[in-house]
Amino acid sequence: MNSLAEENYLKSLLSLSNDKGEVNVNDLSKHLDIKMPTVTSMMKKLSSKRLVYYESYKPLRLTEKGKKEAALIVRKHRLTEMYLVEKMGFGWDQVHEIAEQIEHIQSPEFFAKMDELLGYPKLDPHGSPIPDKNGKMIWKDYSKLSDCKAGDTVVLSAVINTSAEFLQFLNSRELSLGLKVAIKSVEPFDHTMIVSYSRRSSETLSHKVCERLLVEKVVKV
Amino acid sequence: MNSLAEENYLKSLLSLSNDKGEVNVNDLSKHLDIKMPTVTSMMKKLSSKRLVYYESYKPLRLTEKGKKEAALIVRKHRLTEMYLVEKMGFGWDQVHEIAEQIEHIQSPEFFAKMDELLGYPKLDPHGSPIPDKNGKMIWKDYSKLSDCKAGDTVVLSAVINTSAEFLQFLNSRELSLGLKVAIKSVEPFDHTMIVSYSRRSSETLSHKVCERLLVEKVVKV
DNA sequence: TTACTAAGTTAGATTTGTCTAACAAATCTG
DNA sequence: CAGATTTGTTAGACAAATCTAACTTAGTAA
Repeated sequence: MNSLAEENYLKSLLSLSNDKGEVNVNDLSKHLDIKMPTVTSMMKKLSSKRLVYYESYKPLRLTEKGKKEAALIVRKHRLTEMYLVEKMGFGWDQVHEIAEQIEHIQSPEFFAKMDELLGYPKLDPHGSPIPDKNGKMIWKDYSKLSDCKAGDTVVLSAVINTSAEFLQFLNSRELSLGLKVAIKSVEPFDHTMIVSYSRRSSETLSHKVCERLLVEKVVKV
Repeated sequence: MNSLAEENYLKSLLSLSNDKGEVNVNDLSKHLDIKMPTVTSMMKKLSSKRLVYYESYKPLRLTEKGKKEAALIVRKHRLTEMYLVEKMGFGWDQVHEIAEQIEHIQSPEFFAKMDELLGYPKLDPHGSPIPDKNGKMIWKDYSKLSDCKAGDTVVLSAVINTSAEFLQFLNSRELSLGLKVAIKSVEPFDHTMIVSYSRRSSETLSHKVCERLLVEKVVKV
């Protein structure tokens, strides 16, 4: 069994992996707020447990085993978030911190029960896919809102950042998943977007916000 | 904030306290399955945090602060057990291990929500009182079934041991809380009891079992 | 291409919570 | 009450996870 610290490294490695599955020690160090030498020594440990491929001065990569174990922790995290929102009445901006702790609970029965009570959900409250019991996770091919252009109409499908501040900002603008959003214009200078949705005919969203919103483009008929 | 290890010591100290509030290092050591020298050193640490009164070679005692912090962990444990049984459909024999982990979650909102969804319960699924938010816990004055005599009729009100084996034994005999039980006879040699309840007219319960069952005596009218 | 900077590693210290071995105090028992 | 047993403490070691300081390698830029 992996320690709590090991689980956190695995989870960060998974979430920081680029398209090649590579992660830098420095990025991992910053993400976990743990100094680089500590990260290096933990990587040697995880390497000896066959969870990470580690070679001096080369980028880190999770092994298949490492990927699976990391995805199963993410599964517990996202099932918990869904449970907290759907069954306990928490807001989507309140669940991350709690799930961050509950994801480390060792009890297959507990998470199986959540899964069952939720009706085997595929997505968490932030639109992220819940990995299956084998650690398989499939992201739909969403676009970033920031990559869309004026005139596009899109459906808000997932958020990349799950911090309370960001989600509370979305709440304050009545932005929620499933919402149809029309892009009225894009400011060339700073990529700020003017969009309309629901009864709001002209909302301004900064590039930083748009980069964190994943959308599905509405097909023109 | 107290560490996980510290929380476990506090909880054990509370549950092992005798009528004088005293606990032996040896008993604590056995209860936690941690060697005595380790316990001694942790007691010095808890003493410096004003959670325990510690003097060499004297019995241990929780301070008021220690009692309160311990009771608040017990509160989280018992609320969790109640939630698992009432809201998630677990059996009373399945919840101890899970609650043992969830009791360490740091999130007042999470436990407040459980409490609310449960309607502010006073007892857990094993009949033990749930301490209030100030750490106040009141045990009704139950008797041990083993202290009752032939001819008594009692209501099964709480179980002292919450291990899966014991509770599964009770399940196998259809013994559950609230059940009215009549004591037919008590074997003088080993204090084995012959009791009747429900449709079972003659069940034999060992002294060891009877010692772990708390009952309310039915007043004769 | 050399020198600077950023990234990564090594070495060694620290904290927490654990252990064993040896010693000391308290308690039981004949 | 004196020896034996049990209980408790001291001393010192160890593993896990962290840190800082110093060094090395890789990448960048003049």
